[in-house]
Amino acid sequence: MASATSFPRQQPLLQLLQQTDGELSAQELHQRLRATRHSTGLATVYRVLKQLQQAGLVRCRKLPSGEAVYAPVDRDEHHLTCVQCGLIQALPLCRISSGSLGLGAVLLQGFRPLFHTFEIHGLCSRCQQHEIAGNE
Amino acid sequence: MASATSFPRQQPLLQLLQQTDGELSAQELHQRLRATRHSTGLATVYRVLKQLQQAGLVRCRKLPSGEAVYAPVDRDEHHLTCVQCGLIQALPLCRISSGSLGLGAVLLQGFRPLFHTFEIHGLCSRCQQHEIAGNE
DNA sequence: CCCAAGAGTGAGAATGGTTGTCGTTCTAGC
DNA sequence: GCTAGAACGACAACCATTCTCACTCTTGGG
Repeated sequence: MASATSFPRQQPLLQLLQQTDGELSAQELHQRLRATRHSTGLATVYRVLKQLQQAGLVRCRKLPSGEAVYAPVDRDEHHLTCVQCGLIQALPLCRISSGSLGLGAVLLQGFRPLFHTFEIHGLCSRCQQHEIAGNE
Repeated sequence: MASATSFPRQQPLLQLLQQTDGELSAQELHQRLRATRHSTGLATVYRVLKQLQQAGLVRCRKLPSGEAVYAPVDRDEHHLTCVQCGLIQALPLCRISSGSLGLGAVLLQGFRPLFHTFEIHGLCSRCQQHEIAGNE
């Protein structure tokens, strides 16, 4: 029978994420695994990412472009995203814990949190300047 | 020349969002506008949504399914999302202000925030039960 | 050792939200 | 009315993701 250890693709993929600075999309993971001896089909990359996410090992967020990027859960990094040009800046110093938000068991109602995403959307300084220039 | 008021589609779309409880996807907005006298092409719905977002009037977030949903910026609602079944519960009581997170001008570095998204991903109570049942 | 059953996998097709294209319509200024 | 430029709509194109299905690999029993 298939036990919890019968997913031989999980380990290499997780390691790759841990070794990489920043977030990787499924497509990028697929490309990079290809270059190693752990080459994996794209469908399986998506399958394994879902498993890892449900296991609470990997976090995921959607870029405005529509693609999803993944990182280990313990990396608690958030971002500024420009709604005009799509520029993304990291907010490395910002840490939120579910506890600090006053989210007690009452509010969560049986929901077991695995990870959170926090993103600020706005205009980067460059786009603000263009905006001013455009209006004059 | 085109002034700021030369976007006659903005007003009906914004009103529709304000009148609606919850978030609407671009496709839903397109459908609903169709039923009114403000029928609008799908491409224009997307164009106007981008304008409203850049103007700081509308917020946007991506569902795990990949579709984007929109709401007025002043509606500061956040969500619990189940990574297994996709169930979404609102967290109506949770309010975050950029100020309360200690995000001063230093961290923002010229970035002008328009809105933020905060989502908690995890397992809903039903999927937790299924998980336990499945492992035995 | 061989066989059968079930899970895992990969290649490619299918899906579907979003964006791009391009000809048409509308508006403002003359 | 006429023209230029912006806005618009229908439809095609795009692309990340999911689905399908045949194949392989592992495991356990005979």
